Amino acid sequence: MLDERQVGSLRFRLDLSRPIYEQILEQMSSAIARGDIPLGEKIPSVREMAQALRVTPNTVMHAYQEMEREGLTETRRGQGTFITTSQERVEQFRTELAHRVMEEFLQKMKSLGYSWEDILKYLQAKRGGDSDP
Amino acid sequence: MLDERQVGSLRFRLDLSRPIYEQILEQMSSAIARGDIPLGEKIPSVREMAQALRVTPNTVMHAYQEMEREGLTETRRGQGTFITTSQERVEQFRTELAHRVMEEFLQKMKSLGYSWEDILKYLQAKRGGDSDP
DNA sequence: TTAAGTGTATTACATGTTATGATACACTTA
DNA sequence: TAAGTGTATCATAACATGTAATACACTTAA
Repeated sequence: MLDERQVGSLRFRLDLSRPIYEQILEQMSSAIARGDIPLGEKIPSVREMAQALRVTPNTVMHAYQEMEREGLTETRRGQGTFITTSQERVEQFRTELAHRVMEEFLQKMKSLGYSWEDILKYLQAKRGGDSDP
Repeated sequence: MLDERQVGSLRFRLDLSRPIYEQILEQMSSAIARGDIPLGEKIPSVREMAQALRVTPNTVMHAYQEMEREGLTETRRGQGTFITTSQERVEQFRTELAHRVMEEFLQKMKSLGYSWEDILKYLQAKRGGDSDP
């Protein structure tokens, strides 16, 4: 249950500071959102994933069920769990999540007394030292 | 324990989704960071705050102790809890926190596949519709 | 000296979330 | 039929959080 575990083409970084199912959910959702997993692709079964991550199947199922609730996956009893084939849904999810992240960020900065000017200045200054993939 | 409670000049918004002591800590820390509470000021006693927020003194003390660990307050046994008189410490705290918030934000956006261009574009577009305090 | 108001510590208890482990059932495919 | 799927349930444990009550040490002011 330490740092990194590889499952197929997916790499997971798990720690004990937060719920495991939440970390699985986030990291798989992000992978789907940024297009790292092809649409319609079958993902590892609950048991397989559980064994690879050294967790209980229940924990993996918890994450899988959340993904299905989000419309990111389709589960077929007896067959497995598959990434949705709806490109539109994935893009919508990505946009909504980005929007939420953005709002949360701005709210926190404003609560610390930073203005729009400050935030943009800070970001552009920071960009100078970083790479731009 | 619902939404808003006023304590002196401070306004608190508490909900049950997250630890109460954490919300008290965050909201007081932000108030200090943005200069809403004068340096050296005495803040409400543990019991007073507990009564006002309808929480147990233990919960308030938990938050107060965290603030002292951060160097934001000084507690004097028998007298009360006071905001630090060190302007430098407050500014340092504000900067460090902003830096952490910024890094977390960028990491999340990058994990969703957004580039620097995207992020800056998104922010500047959003700024158009908002006010700039 | 006394009383009231501080921060602090301890103990016990209740609750909810998280995770595990085991088992069982329903469905699909080969 | 057998193996591999998702799914459900139950018991258990661990942990964080919050409440409640009590006690102690210190400071200040009456």
